Amino acid sequence: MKYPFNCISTLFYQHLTQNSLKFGNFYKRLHMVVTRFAPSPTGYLHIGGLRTALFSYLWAKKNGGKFVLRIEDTDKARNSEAATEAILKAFEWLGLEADGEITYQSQRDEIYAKYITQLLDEGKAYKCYMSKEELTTLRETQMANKERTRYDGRYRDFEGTPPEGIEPVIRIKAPLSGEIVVKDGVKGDISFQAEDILDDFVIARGDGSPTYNFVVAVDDYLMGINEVIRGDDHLSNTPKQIVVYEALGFNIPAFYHVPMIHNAQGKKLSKRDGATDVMAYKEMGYTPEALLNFLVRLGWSHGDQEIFSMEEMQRLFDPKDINKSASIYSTEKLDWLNAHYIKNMSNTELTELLTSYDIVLTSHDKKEILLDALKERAKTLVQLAQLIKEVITTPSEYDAKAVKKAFKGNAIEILNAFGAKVSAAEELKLPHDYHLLMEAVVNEMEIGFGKIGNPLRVALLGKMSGPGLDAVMAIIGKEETMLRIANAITALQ
RNA sequence: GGCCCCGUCGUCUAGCGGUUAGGAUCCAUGGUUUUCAUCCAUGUUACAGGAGUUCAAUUCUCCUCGGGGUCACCA
Repeated sequence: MKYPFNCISTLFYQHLTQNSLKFGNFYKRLHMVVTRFAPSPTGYLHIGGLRTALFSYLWAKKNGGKFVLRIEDTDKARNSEAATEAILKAFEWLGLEADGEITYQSQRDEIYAKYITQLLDEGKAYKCYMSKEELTTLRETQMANKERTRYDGRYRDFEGTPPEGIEPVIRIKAPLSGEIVVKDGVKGDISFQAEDILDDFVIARGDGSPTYNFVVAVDDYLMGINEVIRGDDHLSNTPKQIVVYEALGFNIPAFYHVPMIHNAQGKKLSKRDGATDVMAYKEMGYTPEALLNFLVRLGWSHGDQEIFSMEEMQRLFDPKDINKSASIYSTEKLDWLNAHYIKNMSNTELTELLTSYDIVLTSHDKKEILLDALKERAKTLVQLAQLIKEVITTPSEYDAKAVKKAFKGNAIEILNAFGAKVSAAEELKLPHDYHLLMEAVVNEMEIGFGKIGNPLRVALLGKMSGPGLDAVMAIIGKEETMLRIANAITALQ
């Protein structure tokens, strides 16, 4: 036997679908997609949470709907305001903006109380006076008998005098048999047998505070959320929530349970795995574009496409294309993506971003040449900042291996010749100007480019690798170029 | 253990009965470059296993194996 509410909601949905041709606008308004992200503020924003948030955000945007944020702060002992702020800050960094006011569950006690009273009045929930000790005993007995641990319903139809000194919990009357089908947009229809998984679970604790599976259902309904995208660790909670929806006569939303992200050991990604704090990626020099692009491709795909702008994500994302299997968290591709975005970013934007990494180029007259020369060489903004420092700082030491390789034969003589040309030149601005000087030396001394390039590189940068020398010299200017050449000749002669 | 989900290159994935099983990343090699990086080219590597269904299975069904999730007065 199918659980009746599913049938009703399905029929209702079909009815709407059929009439949508005639009443397009009416239908559209009724079906405005509302998604949500509902973290509990127990720590920073997690990479896995961010991905489901991103999916929810994209799906809402694609449909011209709303993406709302709800803070699930009902566990007073574990929550902190700092955590809420950290989550909000991460969203801000990434440019993911929630629609409307943020809902805090801690401020909604009277709403939950109202619905709990309603269920009590309707006989759909009841007070249970079982003590914690009794519960433990019951579980131990069940385990000893190799039975499933479950509440035995002893207060379900209780009418006598309740025991003294017990603050009762409120339990909901869950169906004891039958089938509950979760219609999941990612995994398909999943059916559970009530006797396998259900018992009269607690919806309000002894102190009157409501529990998770109850408030989730109440809030999702009250907030108008009709498309729930969340981690598939919630899949087994869903039947319980359906019980609440049905007891309250609420519409059941569409569910999309997204597979977990696993660590290298194949386990659910947790805070112990390191680098799961979204803001740590900012510290490490990743751009929001790269992180978001990386995450959207973890468990979701659109053909062979790898690069997605925010606009493309919003246009192309569809939860039906979410993968069914878990993916392992490996950041190899993130580096590539980040390099790609840095390479293709405007110098203005880079200048702005670099201020977070102690590089202020705003008034640097050669910042265009500098960034053009360096931005295709960095995987992260931290690296880019480091590369910039290496170019604009006069080298204080010379790499021994590089010296050995570069300063052979008449290297000093060549450097001297080049230094003289720089000194004598009047107009030196562009890389090309310096390039002509190098060319002149090469031609006059009848040597290969490497003969001048290697020692000059060591003189200018202190090592064998780096950007084009003509660009380096244009960036640091004539005086600094001559200084570095003279320094090297003195030190290495 | 019960229940539920999942199983294509190392990793992210395409595939939706007939493909030399594709792309990306990583790695390797070559080219370009005064060097390194970028860029370009080439290459190595995958359908967990076994039965069925079918003219034909990576694709459908079942079983086995493997992995994961979840079983609270936590969310």
